[in-house]
Amino acid sequence: MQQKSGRRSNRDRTEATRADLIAAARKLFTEKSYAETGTPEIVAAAGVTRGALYHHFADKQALFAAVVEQEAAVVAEEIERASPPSLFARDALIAGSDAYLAAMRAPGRTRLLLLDGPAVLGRAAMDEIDNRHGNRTLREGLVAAMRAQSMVKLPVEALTALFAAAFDRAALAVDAGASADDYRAVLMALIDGLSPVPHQAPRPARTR
Amino acid sequence: MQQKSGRRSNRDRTEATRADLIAAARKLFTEKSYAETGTPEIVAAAGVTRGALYHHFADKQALFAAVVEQEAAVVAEEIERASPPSLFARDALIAGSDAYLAAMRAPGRTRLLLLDGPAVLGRAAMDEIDNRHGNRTLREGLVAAMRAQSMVKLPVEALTALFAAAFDRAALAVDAGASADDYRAVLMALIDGLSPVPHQAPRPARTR
DNA sequence: TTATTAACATACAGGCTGTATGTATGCAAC
DNA sequence: GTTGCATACATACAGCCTGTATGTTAATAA
Repeated sequence: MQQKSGRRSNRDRTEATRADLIAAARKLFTEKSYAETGTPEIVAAAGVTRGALYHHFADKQALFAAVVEQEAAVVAEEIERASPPSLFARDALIAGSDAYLAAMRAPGRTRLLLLDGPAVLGRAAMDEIDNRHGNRTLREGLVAAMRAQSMVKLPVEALTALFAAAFDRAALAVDAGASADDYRAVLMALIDGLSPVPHQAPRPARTR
Repeated sequence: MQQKSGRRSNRDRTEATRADLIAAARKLFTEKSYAETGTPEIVAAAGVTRGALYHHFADKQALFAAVVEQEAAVVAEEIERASPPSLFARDALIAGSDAYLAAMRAPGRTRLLLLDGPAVLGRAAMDEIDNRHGNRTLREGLVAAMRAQSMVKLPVEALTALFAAAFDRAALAVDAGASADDYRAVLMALIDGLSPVPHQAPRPARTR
């Protein structure tokens, strides 16, 4: 057994260093913004030098992309864990949206994923990341709802993107201090609005 | 009459220089991104020096804010010009959304207003700007629709924000090459989804 | 064992931002 | 109209940051 500073395989070293860099960067990128965080600060927090950073990542943007990727995965995981697959597509959709809003309350997460992410990496790259993680569940939920006849048929890509956009903005607003209830109510109204016949199943009287 | 290089009043000089800087910055910010555009490049394009820039603007961000402000005003103006006030709230809403999508096809506008803007100035600042220009019309349209009983009652702020978010994402997607028809169809479905179905009892909805 | 490559650390070269300083011109008071 | 101050800049400077080039040590393949 080799000690911390003993001899380690190259693969272990790489893995550990990359993880340290991503963790340090994640912390700083969520505390401050991408632009306000310098690489000297990141490597200091990670306990390495800029040489290590530029050995493992092409540039600052690539490190940022890795952080975003990881964070998106964490969010997706939190959603899947928090929202058990419901029998009714509509309920699953709502549970998922609640879970998303809850997950996005982690400090700095909205800025990282919803502001800096799109600006630094571009919408296309963010779409690609989102589709690989969180949005996948959303799209599947929407498709399921459409198949179950509980939602009118619409272009899937566009529908997913616009719902995702609404969820994102809601997360931003709630994070900024807006009423979560208000945004939740509108989101539910948007979902229910797409149900083909009048209005979905008897809604459990929300009237307190 | 004094010539271009003759003696001009200070107020005229200030006005002209500020306008030149904003125009040059707008051009570069739409061609490239905020981060990729340096102040040396901007002042060169404007025909002044960095001294002038920092005399008139606190920093690069302040100049960017001025550009965004102006561009948002232009978009709002294009919308109002293109969408005649319709008798029916729903039609006005759709006309406005079409006008918005059309206006946002101007090169670089989506990145300026929808990506760099929020990232550089923050969502709160962008909301403030939007509410002063484009979103105002949207909110009024929604309120009118709700008043006309052609839309269920929902919290106005949240409703406006989420619709704006959907429009924004649609503009981004269309600008990126997605099918405008698809996004238009979903947007219309979302709008129509909120209209209380004729033969449907008015649902108890809380206002604000 | 030796050769090669990976994993860094260190040193360096621009470029950019914001500020400090200098200068000429408009403008207001006398 | 001259004097004095403020405005509108231009120029010069300091600090930081990014990306690259180079050097060194340790792992791994031959």
